[in-house]
Amino acid sequence: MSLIYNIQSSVIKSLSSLFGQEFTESDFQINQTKPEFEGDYTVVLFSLLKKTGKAPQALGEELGNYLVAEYPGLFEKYNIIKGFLNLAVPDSYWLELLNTYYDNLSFGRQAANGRKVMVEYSSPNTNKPLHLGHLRNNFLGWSVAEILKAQGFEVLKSSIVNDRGMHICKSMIAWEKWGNGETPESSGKKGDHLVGDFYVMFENELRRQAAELKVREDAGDISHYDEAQQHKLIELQQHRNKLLEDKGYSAVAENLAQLDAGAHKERQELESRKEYKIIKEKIAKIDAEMMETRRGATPIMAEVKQMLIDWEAGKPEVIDLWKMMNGWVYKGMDVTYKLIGSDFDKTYYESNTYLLGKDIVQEGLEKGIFFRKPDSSVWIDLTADGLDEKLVLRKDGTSVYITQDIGLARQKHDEYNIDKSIYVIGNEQNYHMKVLRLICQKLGLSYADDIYHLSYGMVELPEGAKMKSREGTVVDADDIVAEMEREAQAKTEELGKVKDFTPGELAELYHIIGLGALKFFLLRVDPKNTIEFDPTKTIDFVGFTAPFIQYNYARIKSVLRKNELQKNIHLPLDFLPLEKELIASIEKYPVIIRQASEELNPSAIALYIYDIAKTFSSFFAEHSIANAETAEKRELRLRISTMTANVIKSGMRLLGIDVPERM
RNA sequence: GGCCCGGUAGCUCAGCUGGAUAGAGCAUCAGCCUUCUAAGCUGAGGGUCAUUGGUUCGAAUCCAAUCCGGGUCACCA
Repeated sequence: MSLIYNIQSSVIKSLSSLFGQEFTESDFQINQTKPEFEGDYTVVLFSLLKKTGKAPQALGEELGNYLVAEYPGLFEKYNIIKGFLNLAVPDSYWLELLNTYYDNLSFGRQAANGRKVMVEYSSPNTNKPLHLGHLRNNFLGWSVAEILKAQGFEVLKSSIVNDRGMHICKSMIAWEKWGNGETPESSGKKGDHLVGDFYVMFENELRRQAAELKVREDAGDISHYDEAQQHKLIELQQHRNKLLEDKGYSAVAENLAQLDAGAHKERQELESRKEYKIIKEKIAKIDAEMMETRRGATPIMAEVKQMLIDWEAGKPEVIDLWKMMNGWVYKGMDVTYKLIGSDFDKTYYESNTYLLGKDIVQEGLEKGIFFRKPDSSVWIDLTADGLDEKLVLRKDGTSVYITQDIGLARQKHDEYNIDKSIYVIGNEQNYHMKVLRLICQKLGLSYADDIYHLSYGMVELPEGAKMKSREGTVVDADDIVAEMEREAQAKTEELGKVKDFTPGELAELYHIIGLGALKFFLLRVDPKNTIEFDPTKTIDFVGFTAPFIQYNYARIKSVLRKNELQKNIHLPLDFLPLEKELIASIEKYPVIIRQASEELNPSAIALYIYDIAKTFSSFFAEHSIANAETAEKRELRLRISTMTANVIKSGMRLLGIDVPERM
């Protein structure tokens, strides 16, 4: 059991016997003692004053004396400063820990707890290659799965491949029109990139056609729209006109129009007026909606819709094309997955699951949880829960996204009897996942409460710009990994420490360092927060980074290669501050794993491992290991170093990051 | 507009189940390689923890309001 839990339970027992009442861990707080005070852990006494009826000093004395007397293995001495009881753990405790675990590579990992978890992550679309945002998802999902394994869970990694729908049909149409039979082989392009290129081509043509419709529309020709589209456009236009007439807007707009081109300052001042800004945003939204309507009315979109119908009907040439292009994508993505170290125990394909859930909707209808509207579409009313009405079945009886999600949730449960189902999905789908869970709960599905959305923030370009595949503003996954490897190479060559490596060893090293830096960059941040990535700046290799940690690992290994451990030496019973700090930090590793698994938060591991590496780095600079004052000190430091290296390696593995023996 | 998330050093982030003088990295400045790997170490400067009010012995942390930024409220996925 970890030290902090030992301390907690001994304090609870001591308080109970001293004061004859029940105490729990929520009655008081135990912190790490601040470095400026003597001691290792601190009991905060304030919260206990009322219950014990004591003054801080008296309570501290009484508790401190009792703890030292009753638990001499845990507490050596104590001091009280204001309301804080600082407890010092004897060096013998740290020494025993070190001797027990220093060479144990599974230190921190828990035995199997018999519970099963599924972690769904990655879940790519098959119309484009992976980008930096997908990498965050992949690294997160993989790491969370490993952390849960370390905490004793049985974990299944799964992925749902979105292999059918509008998006892939767009690439297919573009390939038919402009592909000239191009294949990955003939073009020398990776399959996923090739298909992605056609997706962009489609998007360009779609945009061109939509713009053309707008030109006609402006000229008064709206014959290309059906009745519903015409109606919608007219409505939007009226709304737009109304906004333009708003005083707050029109006044500013007029002033702006009168300004010279050079009047930047005045322009800025006017544009920053609140009422103007708000209306401008609203207009932009309406413009976007109008353009979306036009896009839906283009001839090329009609082709996509027809292809989707043909696909569902199983039209052979469409199915063949679909299979061929998806095949290219899978092959390309497998290369990327291998490159970044993602793997899955179970892969679901949307083409197999998109019909799931309809039967559940039927059951829900019978139970009165869903209701049918006059047009025969099926809905659920979630307004009582602060949400909206949500469609679950279209009027033609076909399912929507959430329908198959309900079905897949059940399939996962039925197939694997999992205790918890974690979905690693971006925070843009918070609402959707909330609805999914709520619907399952309302349906009374036994596993509804086990659905957990691990929501993570977007990776954004500077100034909040979004990465959008169809606009080509993405940072490609393969590209960024290659660039990181190049950076690692440049830095390694500059330092010239591994000149004896073979080309193969060098390539491996560059991969370990480059990919490690990238993974750490994305995992060190709390999952729920947005990450800003500036493509014009390279990701750091110094400071709070994977290479820094890897470097310290390599330094330890270098020392250990030159200095053998001596098993029989009796270790000295006194530590220098940095020695003690290192052991005390290492001791917390199991607690950190537990915390990370409870929070599903790899950044807790990243922060912790960095902290260990940093402490080691100071220790390494301050004290010589090989030339320690005595043979006993040397052995002590070798064991501390060994254990540090093991924890670094183990912790980095939980993040999916390798550590090199030399760099 | 409703709901959700965020606002901490010039920048990127920790700290948030309330506790001692708010921490790292980058950047800036000053030192440190004849000894185990300097991708390093030591030190310095840098903060109205968005604002205001409240709860408390004690608030970056909890509550309320406000301001700013983002997400979402699709018969897309």
